Amino acid sequence: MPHSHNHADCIDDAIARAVILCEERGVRFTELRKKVLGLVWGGHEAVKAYDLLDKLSENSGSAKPPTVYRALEFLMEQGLVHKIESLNAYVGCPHPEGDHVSQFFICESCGNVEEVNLAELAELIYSRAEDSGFNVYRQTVEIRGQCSQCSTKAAA
Amino acid sequence: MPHSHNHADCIDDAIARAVILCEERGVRFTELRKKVLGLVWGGHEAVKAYDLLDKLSENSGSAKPPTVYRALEFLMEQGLVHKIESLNAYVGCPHPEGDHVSQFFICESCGNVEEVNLAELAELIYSRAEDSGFNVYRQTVEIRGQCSQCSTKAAA
DNA sequence: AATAAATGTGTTATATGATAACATATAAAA
DNA sequence: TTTTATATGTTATCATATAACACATTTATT
Repeated sequence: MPHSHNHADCIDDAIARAVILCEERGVRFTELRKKVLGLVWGGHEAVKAYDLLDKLSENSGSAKPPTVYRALEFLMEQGLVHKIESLNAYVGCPHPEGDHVSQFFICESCGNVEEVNLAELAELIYSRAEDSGFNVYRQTVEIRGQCSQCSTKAAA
Repeated sequence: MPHSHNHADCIDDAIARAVILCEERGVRFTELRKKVLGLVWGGHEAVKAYDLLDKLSENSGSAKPPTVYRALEFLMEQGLVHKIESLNAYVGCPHPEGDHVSQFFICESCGNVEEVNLAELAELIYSRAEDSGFNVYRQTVEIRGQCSQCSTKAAA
């Protein structure tokens, strides 16, 4: 959703859901983790760890790498954040409840990252893997290109 | 193919094809590039840039990072090598002739990387992208798990 | 063949991404 | 309230990758 929208709502929503989810799971959603999740949700683009670090430092003195990496590790374990491998960057998960296999559409013009969950695609991978006896632990599917908004803009 | 095979043949074959291909394309397959391609083909595992660097240095004094990164850049441009994003590592392409969309099965036990070309999967991605007006430039599909050989071994 | 232009390689320095190891603080359990 | 576990701070370092400039080699032009 690169569309115009009140993004503050996205952040608030993501945090609110994370609070509930962590409580349900009995894991600690500390202030630091909350802050980092908020920063990851600063937009719908993937965010670099060191950019998070800079933003953290703006408020609270000078944060060091492990601070942000540990927070990201936690957030990823909880499925609240995904890593985009081809960008070395991190993006908030819009539906962190429960396991799911995701794919990412990454616009190289606006940087927007859209997470989708194409069960059909995941299943195709599983079935092809099974054909050759390969046991799938996880899939990384990252699709680079230009989103429709940017294509439209470029054409105009 | 993690099977037992005469791997020297794999290397020789990869180099021979690269020679032809580069000649056809009028690009220069220099000694350095040839050596790096050979090293990437040292096995069917993905190889780290700095490991290539170490191996290069064994022979020819001490090579520096740009040496290997530039060679890799060339090899990737020519489709002779692919980067595995989720490993920050590089693997030889078994069929560098012409464009193709690849997927990679990566065994976390033996490190083997198998490149496959599932047209069906690529098409599914294209068609889903098209549905939302997303223009695909390229796909990164990396499947992590355990290959059949390693599963069998583990069960024994 | 001699020169110019383009391309490739060597080298230094530095940017960027991530983790190990140990100290300290805070929260949860006993 | 002591113990134990978990989280954070801090220093140092490792791992991955590129920028910038010098030099060498190859290819094209005269």
